[in-house]
Amino acid sequence: MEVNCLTLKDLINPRQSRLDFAIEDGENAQKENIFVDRSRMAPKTPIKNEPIDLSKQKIFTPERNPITPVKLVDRQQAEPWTPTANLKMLISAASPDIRDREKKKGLFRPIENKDDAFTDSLQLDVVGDSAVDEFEKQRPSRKQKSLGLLCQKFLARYPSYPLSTEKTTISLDEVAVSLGVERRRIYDIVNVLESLHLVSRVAKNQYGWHGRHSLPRTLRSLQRLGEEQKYEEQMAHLQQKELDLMDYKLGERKKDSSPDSQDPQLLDFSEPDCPSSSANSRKDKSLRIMSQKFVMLFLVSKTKIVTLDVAAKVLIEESQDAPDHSKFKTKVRRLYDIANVLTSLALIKKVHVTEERGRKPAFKWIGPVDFSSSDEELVDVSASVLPELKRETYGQIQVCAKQRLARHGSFSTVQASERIQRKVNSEPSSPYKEEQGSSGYSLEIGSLAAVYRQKIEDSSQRKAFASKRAMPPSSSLDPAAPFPGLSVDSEYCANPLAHQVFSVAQMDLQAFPVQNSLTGQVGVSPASAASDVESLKPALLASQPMVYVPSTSLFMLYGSLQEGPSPVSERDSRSAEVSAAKQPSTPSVQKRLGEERKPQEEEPATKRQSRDYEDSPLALVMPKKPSESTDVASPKTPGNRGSVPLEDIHMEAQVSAAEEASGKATVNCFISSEWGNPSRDTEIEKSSKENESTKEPSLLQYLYVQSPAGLNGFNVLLSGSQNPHAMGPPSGQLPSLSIPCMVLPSPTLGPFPVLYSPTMPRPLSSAPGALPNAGPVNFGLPGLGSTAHLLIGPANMVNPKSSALPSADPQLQGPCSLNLSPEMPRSHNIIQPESPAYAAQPVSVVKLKQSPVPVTPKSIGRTHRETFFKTPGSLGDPVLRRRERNPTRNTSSAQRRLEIPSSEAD
DNA sequence: CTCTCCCGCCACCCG
DNA sequence: CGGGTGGCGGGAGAG
Repeated sequence: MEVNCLTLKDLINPRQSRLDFAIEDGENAQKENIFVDRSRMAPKTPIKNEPIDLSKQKIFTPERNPITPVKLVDRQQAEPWTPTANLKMLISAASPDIRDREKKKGLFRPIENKDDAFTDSLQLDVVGDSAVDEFEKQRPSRKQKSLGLLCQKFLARYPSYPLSTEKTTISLDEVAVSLGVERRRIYDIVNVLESLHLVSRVAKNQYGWHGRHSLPRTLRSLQRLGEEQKYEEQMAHLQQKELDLMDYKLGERKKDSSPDSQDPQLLDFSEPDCPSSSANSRKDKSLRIMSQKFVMLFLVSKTKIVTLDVAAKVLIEESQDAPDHSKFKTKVRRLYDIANVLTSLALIKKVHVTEERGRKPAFKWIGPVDFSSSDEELVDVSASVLPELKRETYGQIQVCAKQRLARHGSFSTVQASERIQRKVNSEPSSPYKEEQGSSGYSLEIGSLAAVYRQKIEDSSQRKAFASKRAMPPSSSLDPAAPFPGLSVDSEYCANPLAHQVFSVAQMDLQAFPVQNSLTGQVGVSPASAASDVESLKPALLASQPMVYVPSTSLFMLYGSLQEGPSPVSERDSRSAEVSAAKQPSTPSVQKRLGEERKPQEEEPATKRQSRDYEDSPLALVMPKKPSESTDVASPKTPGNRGSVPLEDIHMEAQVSAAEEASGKATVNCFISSEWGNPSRDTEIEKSSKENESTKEPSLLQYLYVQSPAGLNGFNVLLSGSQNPHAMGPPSGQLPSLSIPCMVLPSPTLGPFPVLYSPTMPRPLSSAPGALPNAGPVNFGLPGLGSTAHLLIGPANMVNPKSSALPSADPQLQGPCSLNLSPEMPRSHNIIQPESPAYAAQPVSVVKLKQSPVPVTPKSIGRTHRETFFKTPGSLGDPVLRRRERNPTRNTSSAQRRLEIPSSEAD
């Protein structure tokens, strides 16, 4: 499955494919869809998209059309046939078929075949097999079509933190086509994003992409407004009352501030880049306003959990609409739309609040909570970066936020830190109620952030950050270095990485939420949370009792602390640093390995440069190397890779590395599946680690992968150990390090490791040597049981051929991600029945577990080192290889083409 | 059944 | 007036 998915996506659009992957993963985060999606998503998604596109474009050829689902056909239009188009068409058509077959067969190979078939005989496949079935299958899923998924894809296209100087324009048409959806859908996404100032309208059909730089500011502003409007009170009243749809009595509560109008204003002020935004348009932008209000509700809420009914009521009241059921219903629909987008942004996740009446759908805020504290710097930075921004505004905001915090009695950093530790040490599974949990959760996060922050400050890194940040991240990725510190507040810490690749990674970073999400989940839904937590623990520390792994940083800490014994003795000395480093590392990771160096230490920009691109994808992964981890940064050069395991890992993960594949060190990452089965995971991981680690058990590292926005909280801990055997010469350098990695998978992450950058290939190549170790990475999913391991090896690595062309890379990447995602679906079920959202994130991991991937467990992975990706489904390898082999031939070329057009837009 | 929420009709604007 | 926008709600997939 996975493979197919990858393939398809790849074919379609390298970038997109990448994105899709990530997105898919991310989708998990979203509701139900997420789960479902993954399983199907990978395959379907591509298909869908393409078909859709085709229809729109009309590129479709009659021949293929038959294959494709009806809809597609129907819509097909008349686009001129271009090879690319054809490829897309084929792919889309074929992919489903392939999938179906695979399913039927249950083998991965089918997938491979698919690829091949795809390339060569897509049509044949279609024709041969029950095309009909395939078609039908292909179509499916609404989930695939979900706005959340779509949004993730959309987001994947752009860097979370674009350089200030860069301005990316978004062509709605282009996006719609590339994503294979109707423009109308894009409007929904863009409107919500606009409400948060992630984009602004520039002109007809054109939006400017701002990224998340100003998000903190925007959130602060919204928070302030929400406070002004006393949303909290309103919500409280509503809740108290009963949120009956019909009861809208709130009028009272709503209170004074009713200023709907203001909301729009909010948007305006924050808009840095695009002035036009405010002007936008017409109407009200109701969706925009609703979105802002919705966000305000979260920001104002102490629990950070908002039930849809309450939100709908509040909105209705404000709008002064006559409260009627139909309206309520409509509002709820819109809220879902908004929530999907916000979920994709990893700002919220779905939870269920159990009230007297029963369970209610709700969303929990997993985004940054405490902007005020950390913001100052950020703000400044943003200001510097975005001149347009009005400092005044945020100055006020900050004040407000601070006040607000004070009011709420936010924990002091110390407290927070203490708390966190306590939790860690103590019990993860405290039975939090949703609300409680949530509140606690958020606090934790904040505390963590604070802690990190402090550390950072101590190190003075912060300043560096600030300065850097302040600086336009111009070209250098430098910021990356600083970022680590930022990690705490991660979001803001934008990575200046402008790379598209990064975009994904960045998203992940942003995933900051991931942590939150994790935690949040815990807090939020007991069941889900608990499961999650448990799963996580094992994953993180086999034996260790990790409770909540709120943030990557935490993970890092954890690792250091607990791991200390085993892995770190060496590190210990550094441990101190580690703690500090952790943060950095995490962030850095996010950013990307290379840069990683400690922010403080160095920052040789140079390093970053080369790696950045590549790393970006990797950014997701955070290795916690013992010594190295700390130092990771230092050895930035690719060549040094050895020195920098992290990078390697990243590299591998990225698959991009694949190109470089030459390297071989395979890194085995066990995905602690987390959510799924904790116990197993731990064991497995351990075992795996040991196995692999045998090399160097002492050096346990955790790779922390932040989940992409889409993933939301989904973090995967990969305990990755590098396999000696796998390791190539270069790896040799690193080899010594066995790194147990905790991967916090996020949708995006999934992809990352695998393939990261279609675009980046070269850079990678440059680093190839360094990357070598990047051999295939196995991800063992403990939860899954034996679980197949996912090898995220760079296909490249596996196959020298892979070196293959860039085209191949993209594909590879695609597959990788795909693999993950596909698996997800199944697993998700197991893992988290309750919280869809939550599940979604973790899903990928979970799936892996379950996924009956034939792939052997870790052992296999090693053996195969080749790059398999064996995701649960074990798709990877074959596919990748194929791709590599015939990259050109197949889709790769096509994909690329596609990519260019679509993604390139940037 | 309920929860989600896709889909796309069709009204609003803007140029 | 045509086209970009996007409100809106029917209706269906998923659970």
